[in-house]
Amino acid sequence: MTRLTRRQREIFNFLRDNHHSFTRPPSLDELCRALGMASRGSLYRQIMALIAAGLVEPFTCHKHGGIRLTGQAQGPDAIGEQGLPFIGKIAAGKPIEALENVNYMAVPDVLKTDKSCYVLQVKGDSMIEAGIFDGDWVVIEQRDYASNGEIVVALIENSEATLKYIEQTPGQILLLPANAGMTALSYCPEQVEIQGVLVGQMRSYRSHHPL
Amino acid sequence: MTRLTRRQREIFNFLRDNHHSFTRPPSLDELCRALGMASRGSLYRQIMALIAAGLVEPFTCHKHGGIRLTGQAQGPDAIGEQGLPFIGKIAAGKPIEALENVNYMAVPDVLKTDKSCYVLQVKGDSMIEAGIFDGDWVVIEQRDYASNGEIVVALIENSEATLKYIEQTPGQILLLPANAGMTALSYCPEQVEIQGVLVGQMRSYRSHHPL
DNA sequence: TCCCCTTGTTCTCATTTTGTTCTTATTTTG
DNA sequence: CAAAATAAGAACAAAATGAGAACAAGGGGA
Repeated sequence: MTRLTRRQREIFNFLRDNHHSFTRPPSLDELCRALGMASRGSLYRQIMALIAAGLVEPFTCHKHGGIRLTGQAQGPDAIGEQGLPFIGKIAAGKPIEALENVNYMAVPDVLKTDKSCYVLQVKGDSMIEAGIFDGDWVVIEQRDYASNGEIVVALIENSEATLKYIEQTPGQILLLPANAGMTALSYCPEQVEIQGVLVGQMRSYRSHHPL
Repeated sequence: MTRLTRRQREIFNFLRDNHHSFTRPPSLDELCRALGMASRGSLYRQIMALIAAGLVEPFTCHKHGGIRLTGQAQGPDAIGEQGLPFIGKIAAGKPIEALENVNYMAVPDVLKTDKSCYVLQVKGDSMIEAGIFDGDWVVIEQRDYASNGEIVVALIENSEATLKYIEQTPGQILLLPANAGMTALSYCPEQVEIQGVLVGQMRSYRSHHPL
């Protein structure tokens, strides 16, 4: 593979950085305009050089193909994020039930933060009045502190985990369920370890009505 | 499978982003108007290409056909975007408030189906007892029928859209809110058009400031 | 029943777009 | 200065596209 000329590198960089802003795949005319060139034929020759270098897919369909980067050329931007790790299930009164194989869920950006997040599945109805139902998934930001009123994953006495509203006063931590049938629990700070804070919640209605 | 032509991709994207705003599966004539085309025959040829590519379901019954996307159509394919289109907001009593720029949200597989899906944001509290709050996002499978007990996006009198439980009996359709302060509404089948069925729901707890 | 309208379907024809090639002039580079 | 790189622009063929006519099947209404 012959070495790229300066202009070829320049055009390739432009392609790599801007290919998403064109009506996919861009045509030669379109790129000419974007690059400020007036001649389609000239651009064509440059593109052919990139094809020879293996950076751009050849025009397969002969006509109206458009310009596509080759797999080897795509930057890290093309590699989709793999999502958040789905860790296990959380049920009030038990330790978090970890999965043997962690797998990853795609999660919309609005449901997570820029901090470290993970996903748990909720077991039980202790937060039902907060709109968090049995079987829902929750996105948790990993953190060891919380503000009053936030919903937290708390580890009690190093043994049981739970998802509850938190209210902290000096010397006392209240963990409040959102379920009229359940009672709040009071602990001293040493008994409770905050493991994370709720930042997102998801529910599937699919299983209710299989095809 | 041959590669899509530029215009074919353009038309497909239009379909993918706007299928929610048509009465049922749109007919060729309807799409022509929406796309600014004058010839049904020309559009037909393009759609056939999309069918050949597996992106659109073939016209099944010769009549009453209409254009539907296949499940594969929203795969990471879509050539570029991944995730589901975020279409707009739905508030009981109003038409769906469409966004000018459709954008895409990564959505976990469990919250969607292999059919054509899209995302709406809920405005209002009519489904609050079903755990769907103001500001939540819902994943909707595009479909023009539903089973009793499902939560549907229904278009009433061709003007207002709403998200409600549905109960269908011969000659009557009930749309039930999940809010003790609201009353169920009864319609004849001709007044109600089902546009989709709820398959997933999402909520963000991040401090309520948009981007 | 008949009539009219809509729907998908098929074809033809003219126009536009796109890749492709070549010649020529200009700029860059060693 | 000479060679290479680059750009402009003309010209061309094939592909893509759109318009429009025409047709058959079905639905709905009078």
